[in-house]
Amino acid sequence: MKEDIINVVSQSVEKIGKNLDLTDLSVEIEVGMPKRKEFGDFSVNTAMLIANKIGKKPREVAELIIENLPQEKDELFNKVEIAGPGFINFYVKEEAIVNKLLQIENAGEKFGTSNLGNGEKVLVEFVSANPTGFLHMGHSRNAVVGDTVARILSASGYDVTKEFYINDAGRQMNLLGESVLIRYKELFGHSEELPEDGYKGEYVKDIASQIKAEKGDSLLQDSAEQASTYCRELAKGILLEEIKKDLADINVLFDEWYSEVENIHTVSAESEDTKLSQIKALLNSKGVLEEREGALWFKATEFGDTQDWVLIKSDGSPTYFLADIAYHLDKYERGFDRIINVWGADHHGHVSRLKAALRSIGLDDSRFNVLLIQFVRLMREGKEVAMSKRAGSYVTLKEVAQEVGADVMRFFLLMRSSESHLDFDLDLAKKESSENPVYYIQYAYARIGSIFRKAQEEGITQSSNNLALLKAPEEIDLVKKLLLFPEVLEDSAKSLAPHKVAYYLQELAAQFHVYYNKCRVVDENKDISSARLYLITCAQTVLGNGLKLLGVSAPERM
RNA sequence: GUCCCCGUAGCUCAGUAGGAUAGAGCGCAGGAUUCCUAAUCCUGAGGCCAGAGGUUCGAAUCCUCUCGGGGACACCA
Repeated sequence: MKEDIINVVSQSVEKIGKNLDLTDLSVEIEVGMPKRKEFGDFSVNTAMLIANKIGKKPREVAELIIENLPQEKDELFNKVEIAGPGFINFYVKEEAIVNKLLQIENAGEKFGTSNLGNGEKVLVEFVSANPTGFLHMGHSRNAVVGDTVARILSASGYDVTKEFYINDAGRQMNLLGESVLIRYKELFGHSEELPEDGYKGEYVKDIASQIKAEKGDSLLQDSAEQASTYCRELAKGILLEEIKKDLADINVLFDEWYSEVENIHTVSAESEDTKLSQIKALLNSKGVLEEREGALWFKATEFGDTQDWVLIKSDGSPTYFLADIAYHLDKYERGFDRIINVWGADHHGHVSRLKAALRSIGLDDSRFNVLLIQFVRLMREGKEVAMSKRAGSYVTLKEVAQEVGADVMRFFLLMRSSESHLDFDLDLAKKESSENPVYYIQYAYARIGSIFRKAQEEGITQSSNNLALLKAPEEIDLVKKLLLFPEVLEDSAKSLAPHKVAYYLQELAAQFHVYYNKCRVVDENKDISSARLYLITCAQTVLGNGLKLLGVSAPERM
């Protein structure tokens, strides 16, 4: 629809330019959709933008533009008029709008998709929790947003890979191993205090019990290091499986599980050096390292960051930042055109240092984007659900998913802009009523299914032969809303903002419900009925496509 | 102290590469069903877009400052 407006207006402007002998009249035609019906279906502010160049008042320029519109305007518009300071408002013919339904029907599941990404390879890395415990609510927002961004980019013509970076190296993992070992020893009556920042959750005891069941007391004979390593590796395997399962239960699936230990800290087949020592050498060759106080520093300040950072600690062990640089170099080397990381907002300070590091080794950091996700507060009965990570008592992803279901879980985590804090209202999430926006949308989809079943009983089938009969304001509004979907999807892809799709679906569902209450689809007049069935087929297609993008199911009946 | 996010209706939030009289859901007060699912719809009340300056034809949106809420500023991850 908008393309039609752009098309006729630019033709007009071009003609004016020619007539007045103005060469640089080129201007981007911005098509707006007025909020108020009196201002028509579409409006254009072009006259105000080029008034200066022409040397006339905006309203006079608008007059000129209208005079020079091409002939086809008569087929498209009921009227075109000037308003306000110089807007041109277009009132589109109902028939021209309704005929666009054919595009939706033809495209079907593809309606809304685009080639915005032009096949570019994108890596979306998200969740990337270290496997030392279960995923909690914070992870769940990261998971759902990351997954949905990936779906939206796929639908927009990008070649997307979803990756989970398994943070399985370093101190945290060793602590996990030690914690499990202590619980294991407890089972044999050896009492020992957990370290200060050890893992206190019940699952640590469960894993210890499992080891006892499998290995008996044999670990007690091993050296502390051997035993702890065994515990660590076993716990890692178990927890990773739990993480995968929890994510799969909310429809989050990954293409790659990238282990830090295996890929960054281990010598690979094609090289005799680890990626970790390679990156160190590379940074060194760029002259961006410096030894100070027994540690090795990256001079990030030379690349615009506010401070320098340690890469190798004075005890000789690498920081995770060094591994992170190696990991991100690897992302570039794997040939991704765009690299998107989804991080919790508490990591925002790491963005500038990683970008600095990428620049220091000659990589284009504009291809690297970090999506920062703000925190989730779980609310029950109007109060925040207390979480204490220290005591090991936090609400897990699994608990909430089981309580409210995957559909509600996903939608609630998607319905706010990622950069806003999100209150997750458990009471609302469990309500099976109109208050719950998930059901509101799904109900619209199911209602359409119900109409089809009725139509089948009556022996009426849809047809595009009588679309001109669709002229009630409610149905025109519905069509217009449907036609907006590709634009919403594109906008959402450009801004990496899934909530825009969620909002759109609520508006679309609302428009459908209005229509349903106003216009009877299965009616005596078979011609109208067939046209209306055609319309609601399109509505169901768009609702379905949108829900699929969000990873939410679309039920045939409720 | 430096940096990031936020401040819009009673509540939760959209709207921010500047557009016309600022939106939705919930909550509140009323109303609609002999007919495709009332998990729906309709009507109404409710606003100094935190505040103050600035930029211009035009600002919730851009710039500066102030105030308030959250977060980050490790030889942790």
